[in-house]
Amino acid sequence: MTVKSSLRDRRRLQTSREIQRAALTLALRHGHDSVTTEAIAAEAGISQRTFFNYYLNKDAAIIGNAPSFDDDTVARFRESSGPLLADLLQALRRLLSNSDLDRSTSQLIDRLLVRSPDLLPIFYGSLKRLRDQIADLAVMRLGEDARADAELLAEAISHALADTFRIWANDDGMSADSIVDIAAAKLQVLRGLLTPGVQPIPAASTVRPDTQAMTSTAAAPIRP
Amino acid sequence: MTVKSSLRDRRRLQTSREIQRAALTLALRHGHDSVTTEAIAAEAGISQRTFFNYYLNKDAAIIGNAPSFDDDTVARFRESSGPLLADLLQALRRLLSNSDLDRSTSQLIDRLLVRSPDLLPIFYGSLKRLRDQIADLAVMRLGEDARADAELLAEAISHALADTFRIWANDDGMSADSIVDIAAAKLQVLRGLLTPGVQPIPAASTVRPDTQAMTSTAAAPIRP
DNA sequence: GCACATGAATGCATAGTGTGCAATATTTGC
DNA sequence: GCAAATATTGCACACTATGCATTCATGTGC
Repeated sequence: MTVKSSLRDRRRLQTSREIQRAALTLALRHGHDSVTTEAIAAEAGISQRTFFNYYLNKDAAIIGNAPSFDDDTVARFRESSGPLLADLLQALRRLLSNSDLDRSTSQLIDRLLVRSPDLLPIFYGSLKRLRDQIADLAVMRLGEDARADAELLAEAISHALADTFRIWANDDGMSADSIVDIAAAKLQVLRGLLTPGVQPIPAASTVRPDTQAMTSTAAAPIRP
Repeated sequence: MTVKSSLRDRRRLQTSREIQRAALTLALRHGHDSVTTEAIAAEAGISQRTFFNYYLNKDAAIIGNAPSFDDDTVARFRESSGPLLADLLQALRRLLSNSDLDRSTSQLIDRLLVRSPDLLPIFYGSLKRLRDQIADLAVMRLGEDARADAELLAEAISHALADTFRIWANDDGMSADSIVDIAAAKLQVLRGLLTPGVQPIPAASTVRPDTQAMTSTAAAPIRP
């Protein structure tokens, strides 16, 4: 149960990646709708039946398996007493450093998302598992009564993370470590947008404010 | 193009609702997975082929068609110069007052979501159209460069709205007008959770802060 | 009224999805 | 090596979803 077999598991991981690669290349070449599970299986060198042993459906094969928190990370979070958001982000940092991200595969995913925007909901939806885990962590702090709030927070965090993931996939100079930081910055932009009374039309001069200023950093000043 | 036919359109709307009702009752009675499109069609008194003329798939029939902004509302938003969030909420208020919500159907949806939580992603996903429209409105203010931020904001707003919608469905005393207000309050809770350094461990006494205080209202005080 | 265009409902055929089951092959623990 | 556990595969089958042709209802112009 702890350190399970080896050859078997390595094989399993490898074929699951081969299937994903086959699904991605075929979808990019012929369009997502025109690719059948049979074609993916053939490309990956397995039977169609085996395809469904690895992935529940075609979309899951394209997106691949999102990572999830390990028990150690959860334990650390539980014991920490820092600010909620900071602790959540720290847990995500650990998550990302554990999972070895494959930039080339991520690039393929990103390109496919550009080509077939109908897949975007599926892409964000693929983070359901991670989103639920984040919500569970938040509930530990906020209490079960606040589950709806925790889920809303988790949704925002995972969305920001997914966006940043796509940026990372296309920026070779960007380290995986910085993914969480950029996502955190995006969340601060969101916080600014949620601040009531913001977007002040400057009394001074031009009507159109510098849009960059809205997005580049956290929030406009708050009127108490 | 303005006030189109009548008998035809009323019929169309009616059968589309009959189909939804059939889908919901059958799913609640026998479980979502056990219900076939053929059974839904039979229950609604139409052929299976006609079912697919009304809804793209089984899930769409269950959730029904989400409302979307009319041109007038969009125009008003464009001309307004208030704070972004306030204007978006105002547009949503108009949206909800135009669309006649059916509480009994909403109740069925909510009960089904409790019984089959696997439908939750589909439920939130069904707001894609509305979410995209909200994002488009936000982009008008923030500029095309900030589309990602606008979409993140739109996601949060539509999520909060969907949650509130479920509350409204189960609270006969709650008016449809207040949906947007409650959702706005939820967004302020989110803003509080996104505020860095929050969840202050009170220097005074016990380690465990009152969790209610975190969720009941907007945000903890901010340290500038 | 009547003829015609338009849109809706249906049956049929068909491609593709996804699952259960049983047979077979492979890996692992011993 | 050998037996147990696990993976792969083929096959059958139920269901989803779409295209196409036909029939029927509805709305429109004259």
